[in-house]
Amino acid sequence: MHMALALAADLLPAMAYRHEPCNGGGSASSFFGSRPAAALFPSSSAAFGTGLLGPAHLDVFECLSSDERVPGAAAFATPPPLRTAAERVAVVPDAEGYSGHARSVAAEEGLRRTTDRVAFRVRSDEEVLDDGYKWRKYGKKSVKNSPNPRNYYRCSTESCNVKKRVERDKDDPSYVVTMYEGVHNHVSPGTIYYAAQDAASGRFFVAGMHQPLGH
DNA sequence: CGCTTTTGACCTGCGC
DNA sequence: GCGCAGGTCAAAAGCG
Repeated sequence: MHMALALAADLLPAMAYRHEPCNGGGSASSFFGSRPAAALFPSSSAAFGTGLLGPAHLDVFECLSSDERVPGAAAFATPPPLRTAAERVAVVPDAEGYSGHARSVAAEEGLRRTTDRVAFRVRSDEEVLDDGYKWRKYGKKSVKNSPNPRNYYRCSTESCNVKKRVERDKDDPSYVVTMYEGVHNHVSPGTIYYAAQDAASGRFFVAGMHQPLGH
């Protein structure tokens, strides 16, 4: 797969596992701005520098954390926990699209949520991005108002309840829309590999990413 | 043989 | 109450 995609997809699950709250949301720049990508993923800084992971390729629609409360930040910085499914529909990217309107409406209504969710989209030819974790597909559903089916994945690790939904953007099929829900309660296999490899080369990083591709 | 994918059925919540 | 849509289950098939 494309290296840039692997790098981009790595960022969010890694943050989820590290329980890193992210401020704002709504754009890739604001998302990465909360914590420089190069700081989290030293080896990926080159990719960012060349624009491979720029906003044109990666859009973060939502950056949610149940324990994040940052007054004055962007619309989704201080999302109160959702109480009903209907409330979730208002702010969670779905068949109605990932419009800023939906986000602003949710913000105006002061909706609350209870789970860690991150939604973003990446321009990709491939449906499933390699994010370092092992996923098992458990469902597929056609979505109203969208020609593209939505795929449901669950983390293969026992006792880990993290899920993700993947679908192609109905407006631009060249984009893959991914939503992560939940927090991994384990380290990704790729993270372990990455740390070990860098330690061997004299550089050690606590947070890492998937196994570097051999080509 | 074990794990993953597929896919139709089922469940649940919401709007009318 | 009913229909619709989204999400999940689970059995069968596929694959390495």
